[in-house]
Amino acid sequence: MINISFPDGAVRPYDSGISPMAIAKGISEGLAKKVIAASINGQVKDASTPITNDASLKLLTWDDTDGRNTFWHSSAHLLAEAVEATFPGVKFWVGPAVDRGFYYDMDLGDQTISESDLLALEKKMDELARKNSVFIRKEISKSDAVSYFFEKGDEYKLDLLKGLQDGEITFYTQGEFTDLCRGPHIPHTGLIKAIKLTSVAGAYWKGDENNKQLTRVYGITFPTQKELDEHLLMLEEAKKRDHRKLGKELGIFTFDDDIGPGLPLWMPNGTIIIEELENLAKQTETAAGYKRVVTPHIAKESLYLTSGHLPYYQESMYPPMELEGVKYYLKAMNCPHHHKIFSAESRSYKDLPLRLAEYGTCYRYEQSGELFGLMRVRCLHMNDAHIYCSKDDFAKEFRAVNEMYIKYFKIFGIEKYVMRLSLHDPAKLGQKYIDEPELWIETENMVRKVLIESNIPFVEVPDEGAFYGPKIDVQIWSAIGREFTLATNQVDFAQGKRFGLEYTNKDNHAETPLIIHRAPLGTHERFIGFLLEHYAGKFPLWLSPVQVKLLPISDKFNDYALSVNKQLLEAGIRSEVDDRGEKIGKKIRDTELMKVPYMLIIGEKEVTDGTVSVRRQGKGDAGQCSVSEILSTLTAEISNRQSN
RNA sequence: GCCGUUGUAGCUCAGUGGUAGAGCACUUCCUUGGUAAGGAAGAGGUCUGGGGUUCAAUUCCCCAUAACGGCUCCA
Repeated sequence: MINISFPDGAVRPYDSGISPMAIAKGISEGLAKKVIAASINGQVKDASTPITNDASLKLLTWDDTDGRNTFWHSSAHLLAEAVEATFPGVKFWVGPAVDRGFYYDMDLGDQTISESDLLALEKKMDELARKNSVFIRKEISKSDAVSYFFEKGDEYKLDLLKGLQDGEITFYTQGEFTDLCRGPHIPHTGLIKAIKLTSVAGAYWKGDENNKQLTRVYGITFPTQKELDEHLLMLEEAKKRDHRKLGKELGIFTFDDDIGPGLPLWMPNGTIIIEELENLAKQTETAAGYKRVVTPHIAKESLYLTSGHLPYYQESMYPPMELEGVKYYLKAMNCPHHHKIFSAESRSYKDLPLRLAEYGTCYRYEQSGELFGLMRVRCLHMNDAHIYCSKDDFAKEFRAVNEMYIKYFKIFGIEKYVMRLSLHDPAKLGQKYIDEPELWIETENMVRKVLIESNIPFVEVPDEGAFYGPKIDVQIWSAIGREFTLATNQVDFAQGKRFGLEYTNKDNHAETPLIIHRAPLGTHERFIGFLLEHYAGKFPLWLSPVQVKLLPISDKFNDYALSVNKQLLEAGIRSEVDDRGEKIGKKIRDTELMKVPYMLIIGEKEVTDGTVSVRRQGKGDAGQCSVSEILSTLTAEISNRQSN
């Protein structure tokens, strides 16, 4: 007999060799039907695994992340089975579960799968699933495994086998399909009730762009059709929030073939948002002791040789223009320009920390395939600043910057983000990273300490640092689930030296300052793209391009509406009159769709009483009030930068 | 940059080997209407660009370009 302990703390005796599935059946048939896999002593295993020692057991169902991942991984095998039946001779690489679903990478030789084939594959998968094929696990010797795939002519699996030891190799077979796989898998294919193949794409073998490109088919599956329908509905909803769609509908930005890819045109409504964000930044930075500067969009090659950017990042810069034998580059970053402002005057420790801020315009030649709405562009406006400080001041300055981040995130109600401490990889010193091993360790420790002391949750990732130092990136997700760095806060112990930046310390010696690069609001492009999705286009009043729309019931009341409008405009409120010859229902509908926060309706009653009728976007009629009342409501809400 | 898909009116999209259509938006007129779409008329397109096949190409083929879905990249 062995003792099995359950998540609720219960411990029960069972015969040695019993499987989690058998245990589930002992509890209830209903549970057994739902069991996908089992976590035995914290390890995810097949539900059929015999347990021979005392163990802790958690039966995994669709409701567990590990359960879902197993379900999707098995679905990838089912996809492979369907593909093999449809495209003979196909060779498979790997087919893991991902955040939402799964994929399988394959080499189809001369054949291609197009999106129109996906429906047929779905049908085939469905047909195979309904056979309730059991996933059979088999331990196999390395030599047998090699000869199996050698005969099949599958060099990809042979490559996988190279990295595996005898004794740890297992095959899984369901129906006609056998795969090299460590598992675990769901009990049988019949659990997969709803299947959707979402897309087909190219993917480099082993993620290396020098390797052959394989075909990747993405899909998602569910235990019930209802859940698939809900998932598809959710995707539809996400699409409505997509900043590319909203940006067009709300007149925020546009792209034009004659301007160029990745070069957004900011329309009047978008420009208002830009200006409001800049006002916020200026106000916040001035209060925090920053000084504003302005620098040109281009600079000579020599500047980027000094900074060290050119050898590292030339490919990401627009090619130079040559004038009188001198090469000029469009700036891809503002830091070298700011360093030159630092060095333009002699500096004393009394001048530090010196904080230079600029909403700098940068141009980056991003790869064409990477451009993505406003989130990844080639012309960007960075909420940039560089803080030059002594080592002693570093922690205080770095903490103040982090506090500014948090303050901003509170204003915008940003809750879903991850702070990522990006470190260097010692193996890449001198290539990807400045070759200063001790300084790396020292500054990384300084940053980590600040984060811990400020109680900011963060994750550490190796090999993500800037070439001049470690950084903190704030990661966010777009409506369609793509991850982006929204903002960044970087330490730089290299450029000060490269630019020969110096200040005179108390002992009358020259010292090189540490530099903090920071951009809490990221770039206008990415930040506004993010805000569009974050607010689903319903900006808070202070950011709304149009804050108030006056809606006269008929043109008889246009004059009164215009006079109210004048008062609002004079109070600095962005207000417009809808004087079209439309009915009030139509005017309200159009204004609602444009997501204008306040509608003021004006008819006979209002003109007589000298009032307006207030309607808040999405909330309906809020009753009558006087013009002075609504004025003070609006101005208060705007100046507080109140969120909705 | 690579693989795949797509490109028709300002927007969303039908459609066809014989030079094009809907809804919304726009203009004008009628309607003067009280909290999410009143009615009528009109204007608007080198069917992304360039080549090819064909008596004839928006439609079929090739190239370019842009967007989209991924991969790779991301100071």
